[in-house]
Amino acid sequence: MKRFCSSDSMAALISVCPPTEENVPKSKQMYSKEFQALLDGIDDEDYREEASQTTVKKRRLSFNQVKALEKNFETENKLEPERKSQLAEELGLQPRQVAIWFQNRRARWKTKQLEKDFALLKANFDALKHDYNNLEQENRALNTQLKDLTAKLGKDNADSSHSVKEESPISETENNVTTEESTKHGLCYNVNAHEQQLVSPASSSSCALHFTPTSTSPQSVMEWFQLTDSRTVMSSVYQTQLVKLEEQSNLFSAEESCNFFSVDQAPTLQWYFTGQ
DNA sequence: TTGTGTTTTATTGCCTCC
DNA sequence: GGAGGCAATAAAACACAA
Repeated sequence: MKRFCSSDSMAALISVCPPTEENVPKSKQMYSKEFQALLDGIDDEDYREEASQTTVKKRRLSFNQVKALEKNFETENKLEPERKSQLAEELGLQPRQVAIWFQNRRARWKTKQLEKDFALLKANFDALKHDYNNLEQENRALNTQLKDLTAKLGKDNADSSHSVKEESPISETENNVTTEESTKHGLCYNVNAHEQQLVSPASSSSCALHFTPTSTSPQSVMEWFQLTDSRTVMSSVYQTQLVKLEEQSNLFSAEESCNFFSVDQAPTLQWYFTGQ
């Protein structure tokens, strides 16, 4: 266990209170007397009892000590026992003080790292949200446009007196996939674009979902669109972008990742938006 | 000078590893 | 079971506005 007797604490105190000018605060040079008392009575039973009653002042490490510790922390943020003792000797500190300093330093580093990660994550999330809003707006505009066009088409069909049997503009031999659902609605979903993407990822930028209604009746078109809920489409676009972001932005490097994105659970950041 | 917030040093309790 | 790490916390030191 890591329990330290009073003599350990006293020794630690002495180590941070060497009788040098460096360690004496400029404004408060009031420790020399007290420090001398500690030196004089370090092994004295009476003093020990007194020291336990009096408040022992905590001292900050000197500028040079901190500088040296920082330098060591840069090269290795965890110390081997030998290195710890060596460093303690070099700096006139107790090994335990060095250990504590490194422990606290690691904690500070972790906090900073979390702040950095959060800021980065937030910036990327904001950008993504902005993109999402734009896409949603675009989607709404396209839906409105579609409604107008289908309404117009319905009107045209009603006006035409001669009824011609409708034919599918694209035959089955054109490598289409006809699902049970789409067939029911007289529609055919063209997956050519998806196949192209699988073969040639470079062409993904020009890839788009093409739907090819086997019936051009406005009702069928509208039904098909009702089947593909716009939110589902948007969510898939959103997820694709999220994956791309992770791949491209170098946001989560192996060393610095905080595992915000786990395989099991996607981040929601709901906690962040509840406050907005 | 003093009240208050922040930083730094140190302790405690728990956990993991050997 | 001891050593060492970490999280939480205490307390001293420090900074700074009023």
